[in-house]
Amino acid sequence: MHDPRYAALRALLIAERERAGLTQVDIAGRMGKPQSYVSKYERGERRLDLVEFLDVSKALGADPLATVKKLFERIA
Amino acid sequence: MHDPRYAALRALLIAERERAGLTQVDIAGRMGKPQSYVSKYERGERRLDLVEFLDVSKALGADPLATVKKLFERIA
DNA sequence: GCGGGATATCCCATATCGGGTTATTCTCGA
DNA sequence: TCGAGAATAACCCGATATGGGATATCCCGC
Repeated sequence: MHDPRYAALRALLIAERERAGLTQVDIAGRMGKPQSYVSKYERGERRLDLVEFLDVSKALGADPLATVKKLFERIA
Repeated sequence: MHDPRYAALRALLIAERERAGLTQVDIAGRMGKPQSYVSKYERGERRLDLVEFLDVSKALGADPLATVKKLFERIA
């Protein structure tokens, strides 16, 4: 988890949320999760598996595949 | 974890490995992990986050993005 | 400063992980 | 059909991570 690639992933998720003009509470609400859930994965206190990542991307209003592509281009 | 999408993910990873003609021991070796690691994620006893998925895809000799695309087409 | 909204922290019972070891199951040649 | 190996599953169990409600902080505009 101290693998620098996780930092890139978090940065991307945070950037996507801000670009969408949404708060952690907004995203949490859309996913039926507490705000601490969003806070945690954005700060790397918790990981997201592939399925969760898909759900988060959707909640962010982003294109999941395009988001993954962006990430892989940065860390692959 | 009883979300059916996880089953689709596992099926895909197993199919990719078999298509590549590799064993769990082969993949585990390439990743510097024990065979039980591969056995676990293939049976859903353990989840893979995005970074781990990337590493697994590479070990499988598959194109990570293409693999994600295939998965999202099936479960998104 | 003050009121709120936004985000970070806490707590802690429960669930998951790591990985070496062992048990099962599968494959196939003789 | 039998047995040797290969391949995969299951086990153990201490170490870590997770869930989420509650609370504390931080950050602004006014």
